[in-house]
Amino acid sequence: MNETTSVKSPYEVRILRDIRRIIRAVSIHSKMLKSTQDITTPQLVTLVALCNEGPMSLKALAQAIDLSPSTVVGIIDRLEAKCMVQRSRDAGDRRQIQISITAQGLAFVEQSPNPLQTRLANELSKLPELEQATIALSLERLVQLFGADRIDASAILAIDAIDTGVKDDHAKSHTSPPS
Amino acid sequence: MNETTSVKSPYEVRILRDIRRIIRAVSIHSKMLKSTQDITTPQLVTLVALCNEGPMSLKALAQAIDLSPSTVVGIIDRLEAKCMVQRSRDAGDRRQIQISITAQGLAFVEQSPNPLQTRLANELSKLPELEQATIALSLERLVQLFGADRIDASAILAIDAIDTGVKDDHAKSHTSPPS
DNA sequence: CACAAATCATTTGTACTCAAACTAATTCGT
DNA sequence: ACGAATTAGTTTGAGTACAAATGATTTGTG
Repeated sequence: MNETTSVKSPYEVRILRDIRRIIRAVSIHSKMLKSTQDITTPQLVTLVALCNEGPMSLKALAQAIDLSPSTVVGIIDRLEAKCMVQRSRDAGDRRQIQISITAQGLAFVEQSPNPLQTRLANELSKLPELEQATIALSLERLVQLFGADRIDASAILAIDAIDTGVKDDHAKSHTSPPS
Repeated sequence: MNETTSVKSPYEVRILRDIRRIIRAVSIHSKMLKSTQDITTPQLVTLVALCNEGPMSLKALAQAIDLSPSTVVGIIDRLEAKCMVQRSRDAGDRRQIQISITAQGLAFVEQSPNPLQTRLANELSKLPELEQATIALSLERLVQLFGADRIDASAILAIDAIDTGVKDDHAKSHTSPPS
């Protein structure tokens, strides 16, 4: 219709608009997931993290999936109501809650194709490898720009430990060092 | 299940994680903005759109800022409470309401440095022009990839719109604790 | 040992986001 | 002209997200 989007805009305007669109698309994905499988993206991300990393405390889980603890409480509440995860107090330190995936949750993750990731991987695989890398690097550059002044180094390092895909379990344990 | 994630090509995992991080960074920015200027990013985006495009209907506004109408209602409610925008019924078609920015809102936008955009623009300008373009194109490619899903989503949702609709009348107040 | 400080999970409060249901006003069909 | 589809805005309900305050529990210090 009009050329609002085709006008040469400053890059920052385009980028901000794109980010809003991506956020919206992810949200729509989440809704789709919910309507087809009765689960949302953050919930599935949480399940997958528990499946890959094993039981852990809420704080560790929050760091693993890069959300704040108060957000994760609600996600765990809903997953627990669906009998996909389980809370249990740590015997040693009774402040901590160990969150573990149930057999039911495990079965769900293993048989579920994780549509978002599958679809994204599918679409991505059609692009040249170089372009895939370019997209990833661009996003990471953007994260850098956004987070330059506020996200502290420890958070970034914690994320990076997960990032490498290497399961650095010993390094990850810096979240609850045995003093 | 131990090394399932470490073997896989990590691009889609990296990208999904980056998107979550960007969402979080934007959210953190929004919180910063709120604490320093008592306004949030979506509210500011709305004000800027009204400032640039002039008064318009809610639906047009929702399309302009790429959000759903029901989301925009709440944003306008809060901006109106702050006397930054104004609702007025269209004389010709009384279904529509014209949303216009007030003098107060205009003053706010003009004197406000818009930290998010300024900062992003500032950081972006330090990068080579080519890299700026690369980032914008990468995001737009990603929007495209997600957009392919959106078609699927709407189809599925259209079918599902018949709704299994179990509308359990949960407590109206979300603040009801299970004691 | 007792009291303070730190830590962990949760609750509270606000805001954002969407779909679906609802209300009001317009337009179209017969 | 009167009711049916359509359109615009709002409301409702569920989920996500965060900071700040709160409640338990552990640890550190005198």
